[in-house]
Order: sequence, then structure tokens, then C-alpha cells
Amino acid sequence: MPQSLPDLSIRQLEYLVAVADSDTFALAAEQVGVSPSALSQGLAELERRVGVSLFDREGRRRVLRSDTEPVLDHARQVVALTADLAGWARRTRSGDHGRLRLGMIDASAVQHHGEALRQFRAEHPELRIHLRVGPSGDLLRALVDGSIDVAVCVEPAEPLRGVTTEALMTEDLAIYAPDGRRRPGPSAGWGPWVLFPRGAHTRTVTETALRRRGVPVEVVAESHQPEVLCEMVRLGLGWSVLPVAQAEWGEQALVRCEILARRRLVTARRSGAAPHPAGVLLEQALRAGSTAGS
Amino acid sequence: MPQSLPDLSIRQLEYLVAVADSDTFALAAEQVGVSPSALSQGLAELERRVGVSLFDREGRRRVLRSDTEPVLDHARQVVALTADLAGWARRTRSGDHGRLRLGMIDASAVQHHGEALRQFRAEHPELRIHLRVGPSGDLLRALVDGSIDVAVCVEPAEPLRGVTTEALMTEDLAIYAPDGRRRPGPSAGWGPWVLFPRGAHTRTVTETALRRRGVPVEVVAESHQPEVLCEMVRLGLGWSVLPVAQAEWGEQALVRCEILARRRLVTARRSGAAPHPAGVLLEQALRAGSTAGS
DNA sequence: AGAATAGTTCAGTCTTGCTTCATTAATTTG
DNA sequence: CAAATTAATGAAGCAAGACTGAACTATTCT
Repeated sequence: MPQSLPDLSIRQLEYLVAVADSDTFALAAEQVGVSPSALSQGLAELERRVGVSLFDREGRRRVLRSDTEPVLDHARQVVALTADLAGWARRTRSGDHGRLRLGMIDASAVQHHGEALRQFRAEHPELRIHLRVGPSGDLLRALVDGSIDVAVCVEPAEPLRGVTTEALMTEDLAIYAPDGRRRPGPSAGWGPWVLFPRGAHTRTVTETALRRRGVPVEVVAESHQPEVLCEMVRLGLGWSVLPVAQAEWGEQALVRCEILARRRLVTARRSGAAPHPAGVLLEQALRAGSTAGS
Repeated sequence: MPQSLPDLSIRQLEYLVAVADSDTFALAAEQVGVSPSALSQGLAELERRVGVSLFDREGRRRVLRSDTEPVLDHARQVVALTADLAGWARRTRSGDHGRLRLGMIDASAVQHHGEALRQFRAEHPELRIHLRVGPSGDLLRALVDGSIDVAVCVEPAEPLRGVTTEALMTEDLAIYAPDGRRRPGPSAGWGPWVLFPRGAHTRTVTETALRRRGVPVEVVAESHQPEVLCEMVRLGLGWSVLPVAQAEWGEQALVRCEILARRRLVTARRSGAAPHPAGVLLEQALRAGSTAGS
């Protein structure tokens, strides 16, 4: 095996192909967009590197020798491969292509970014999007273990190692009382509560806010599903704290008592990972299409 | 079509392959024989040119992203193709390969270079050699019209357009008398003559030399074949002037009277043509193996 | 012969790639 | 936990390479 390969450049191979396809060097030079001088020198360099002479003189012109087909074939092949690669890169860069594994919390997937997501899919039909909807904690775990590429979730209380986040939007969490009252009354009378499960990011935000107000937090039911929590409130099981976009969504919207707190939604990526091109585009789309926020 | 392709170099693609096949950049750098810094910068440049990020961070090391197979495949493919090309070039350069159409005058093919030619064939078994033996004039015509690549012939009286020659050897032409005498006697008594045909290069040399000595040149027989001329001398038909190597070759060698002149044998190529690699080697072999000369 | 054409060579400039040395950051060790 | 080690990157300097415009050579056209 020849230990070191000749360091041919795509440029030189393009020159060769151009010369093979053109009548004169000058035309070939124009075709590749350089001066005839550059073409001549480039081909001389190519010849030197391959180590085999490629041209015969014919009067004042130079013509490819008949026995250099192997070189010309090689040049055409490599140029074609490179064109393919360039196409792949362009598609990849534009996010039109490949696979994007996306994680979203339900509020994002449905209330806030459903429309933006639908539109993004329509604009990138060749992009295979795998959407996984779940609680923020699950999504972040999936992110760090590499099973999704980008996530939209509630901002973690403290920065998570291996994950970088970027603020996306802020949304209000409101108190909803079982009797549909508009004024919550003295906070001593609130509760009991129907909340997101222990460990859920929004549960943490909620509990912190309630405690700060001196409200005892007695929890009588838990669910990750806001619809379930809503229904429990309607059934009179207890009070709840929910994102307004979810609690007041659809036919059977709840009536809010009072804004209790806010939660921040962020986009999250693995720290080390190069940004997924389609992921970057999607984040932009989400920012542009966020329906609420502040 | 992407109008301008990224100007990737083989070097950069080798870097990528090396990195894919090594655990660390440092090992990969060693493998391709550059400093880690050069490798790092080269890969960064490659990334920039392709326009797609290729690596993820993993602690303090960088690893190829899973979705860059297309790039890696491209790199492997192009590197492999280039290795093939390098192999082809090496074979071509070494003359081990391809076709060489060779023209020789009979004295060269048989007396002077027969052995060298046999040996050259043995050393380059893959090289297809087409040998054409004929008078110098025929060979030179064949050379200019492209039907042979290189010729060994008598030096033309004046340089021939489109042909470049290089001296190979000089050989003596001697006078041979029909009665086998060693001393030619007064030149007025020489002849009549049995010579190469009009127009043959050696005929020209011979006639010029005889005329300079004031010898009348009466020709009674002609042939391109030296054996035929020898036989005519033996039969007493006339005197001849022949290359000593041919006249005194084999069983029935003639006895020379006197050296009359010399002729120069040359190797000849088309002026425009790039030197045929195998042809160059053969010329070297002939020079090394010339049995006579001065 | 003179003009036009194809290609090369040359000189100058700018870019690229490599090496060495220094630096950052993650990991291991005492 | 600080110090040492290791992986990779960054900066400065230098040599090689690539491009342009102009001068030049050789060939062809008129």
C-alpha cells in the first residue's frame, strides 16, 4: 500500500473534468471561474502530484492523453460524490432532512406550540420528526441519555449537568377553586389540593409559591395530566394550581381565582452536542409562534 | 446543482477516516503523521467547508456524531478511490503496465539490443509490448502518425519536424569486398556496389562517405535486408558497405576491408507527446545494455 | 509577414496548512 | 481537595500553494 496518498484537491479534479468537457483551456477556466493561468498551473500541479503526465501537445493546444481515462474517471467520480455530499450537507443544514427526536411537555405540544409544530412539519416534509410528550423530568432524562435531540420543558430549579437550556416563554399558573369562585378569599381557607405529582417541576414551583403565602399544602390527589386535575376540580375534589393555558382551554374551561406564580418553559439540548440543524430551526419556529408569554 | 463544490482535500478526508478509526485525536494524528494540533485544525476546516458539524463533545474528548455517516462514507470512498488511483499511477510510472508500441530497425532489434529487450520484457510481464521492425524511414513515419510510441532508428540527416531524437549509440560501417580481401586497394578499383535502397538513411550516409573519397557509386543491387546484401557480397555480385555488427554476425561473417563511416542510432519520440513512462524506462535499459558504441 | 489565438511563465500577493508553544478543560492521583 | 495528567484547541511564525495580471512563446489564420 502506498503509505501516503497524493493530496489531490477537489478543485484540481474539477479543473480536469472541465478541461475534458471543454474544447480549450480558456473555456474550461471560465467554466470553473478562474483565470487560464490558474487552470494551467493547477493542472500542472495535479500532474505533478499524480506523477503521471496527462496531456499531449497538439499544435498549440493540449489534449488529454488517451491513456489517462483512469485519472479522468477518478476525477468525475470524486467530483460527483462531492456534489452529492454537498447536497446532503445543504439539506441537513436547512433541516429539510434526517431525523429530529423531539420531546415536549403537553402544554407546549398542545396549547402553546401545536400550531407552530404542525406548520414546521408541513414545511419540512422530508424531516422525520419523532415527538415524545411527557413530564419535564422524563424529557430531561431522555435528553441526557441521548434518546431525544431537543426538548421543550419547564425550567429546572437548578441547572442540570450536561444540559443547556434557553428561555422560551413564561406562563402563568393560576389557582382554581372547586366552586368556581373568582375571589379566593383568605388563604387559610384554601385547599385541599389536587396537584401535579411530587417531583414534577411545576409541582415544585406551585408548592414553593403556596408555602410562601403561608398556605398549608394538603394534597388529596395527583396526576401528570392537567385534564384529570381539571376534572377533579370540577368534581369538587379540591383546589388546584394549573397553567392557565391548560385550565382554560376548550369547552369546559375552569374559572380562575388568582394568578399564583409563573413557570418558565425552556428549550433544552445536550451541552456537548453540536446543535441539531433542524432542532435549531424548530426552536426559532417555536419562539416565533409562541402564543403566550411575557 | 450547487454551483461551487466545497474544496475538500484528500488530506482532510484522511483525517476524518483516521479519527473514525482511532480512539483519540492524538492517535489519529500519529497515524496520519501530523501533530494533534494540525489534525484538530484540519478537521475544523473540513467541518467549516462541509458546513455541518461532525462531532459531539463527550467529556474532554470529541466523538463523531452518529448522523454523519454520509460524510464518513464519502471520506472512506474517496480515500479508497485515491489509493486505487495512486496504485495505478505507480504502476504506470514504473512501466509495469499498459501498452508500449515500439519500433526498431533490425540491427537494433537483433544485434544491439536483442538481449536488453528480452530482459526488459521479462522484468515487465504486465506490459504489452508491440514491436515493429522496419527501416528507419518507415518507423519515423509510424511515429509521427501516432502508430508507435517510441522508435530506435538511424539518425535522420536533418531534424524531422514533430520528432525529437536522442543519441543512443554510434556504430561503424565497413566496406566489404566480394573476394574477402583485407586491404581495399586504391579506391578507384572499388565497386560496383550492393547497398541499402535509395532513401534509406544508411544509404545516404554510405553514398556521402564514398563520394567524399572520390569513389564512383555504381549500384547493381539493393535491399533493406543486410543478410541479403551479405549473401550478394559472398556470391561476388559486388562490394557493400554494412554495419559491422550485422556483416560480421553469426556463422558466415564477412571479413571487413576498412571502416568507411559511422552511423548514429537514436531513440525517437513525438515532440508533443508526454514521454511514455515505459518508453523512458526502455530507453534507459537500451542505453545501459548497448553492446557496441563509442 | 502580421495579427490573432492557445497556452505558459513570471512576479507579486494572499491564503492555507503545519509546527511549536501555550492554554483551557476534564479526569485522575496523591 | 489540590496537583498532575491528558485531550483538545488557540496563537504566532513560517513555508508552500493558489490566484491574478502581464509578458512571453508557439501556432494558426489572413
